[in-house]
Amino acid sequence: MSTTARTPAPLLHSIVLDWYRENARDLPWRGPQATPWAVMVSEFMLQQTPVKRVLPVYAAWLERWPTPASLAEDAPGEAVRMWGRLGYPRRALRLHAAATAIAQQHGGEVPDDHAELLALPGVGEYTAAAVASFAFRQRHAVLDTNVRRVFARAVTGVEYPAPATTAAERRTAVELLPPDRATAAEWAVGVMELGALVCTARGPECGTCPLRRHCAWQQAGRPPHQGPARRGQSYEGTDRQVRGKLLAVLRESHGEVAQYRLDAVWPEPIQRARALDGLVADGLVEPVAQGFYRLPQ
DNA sequence: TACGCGTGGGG
DNA sequence: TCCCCAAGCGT
Repeated sequence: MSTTARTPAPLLHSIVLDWYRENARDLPWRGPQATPWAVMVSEFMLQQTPVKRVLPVYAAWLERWPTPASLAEDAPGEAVRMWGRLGYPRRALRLHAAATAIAQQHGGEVPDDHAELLALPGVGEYTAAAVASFAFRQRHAVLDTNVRRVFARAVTGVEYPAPATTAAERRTAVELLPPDRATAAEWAVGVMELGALVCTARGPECGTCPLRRHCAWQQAGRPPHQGPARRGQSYEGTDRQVRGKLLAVLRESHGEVAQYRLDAVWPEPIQRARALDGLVADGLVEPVAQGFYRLPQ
């Protein structure tokens, strides 16, 4: 797609790898002490939640459940409770379900096979590639929002990538993958880190970017995003907000919770009932007898 | 494919 | 203040 002369891939690799070795954050899910399970836990928590908020929950989670089997033995509701305020609590349920599948079908070991990872609950295209790459040092195109933004700018010359991952992006990611496994794995985390620290969505620090002399967006004069504004996430007054308030009450109460305590979180009864029904349908809440509810056991 | 799904921080 | 967005997934 790009028509400008591209920097040779090996040069890009050495630039990003050199930059990463100097600038990588010391995060607990990186490095040799992190087990594949620890990497998987971090990836679930980091889906749409910033690193800073993940750190304390990640530490407490692995302290309590150092293996998939240990989590699988506990109730899913305990996972939801431990998840705390990370948001999108269905991820906690899916992580518990993934741990159960690992315990029952993979001998308690996180699988190193990409297809087997992808088959686990809550593991999609990104997470499967991330775990295979970060935990097992395999060669995969790891396309998260950071990498997609770096490629959009440096390769395609636009400020932001499309809302959803495209075939063209996958092609670019595969073409730029270093040939050997170890280098590919470090490239993947390096490009991600560059997107997280320098090539950010707001206020990119192009002046200090190691790719500034190779970046198509920079060379084009950093043109602003074209086309329709990207749709924001509405929240105020949505079912999502009501679900959050309901679940917060359940999380903070041990045992069963009476209906009236849930009723107190939202004045509008139709929406409140719909939100509660949704939580039950998702398996995040269990109805008990006569108007009592609890986290799933 | 577009949408629903939480929560909080930084510009 | 308000708005944008933060290592996505499942339907």
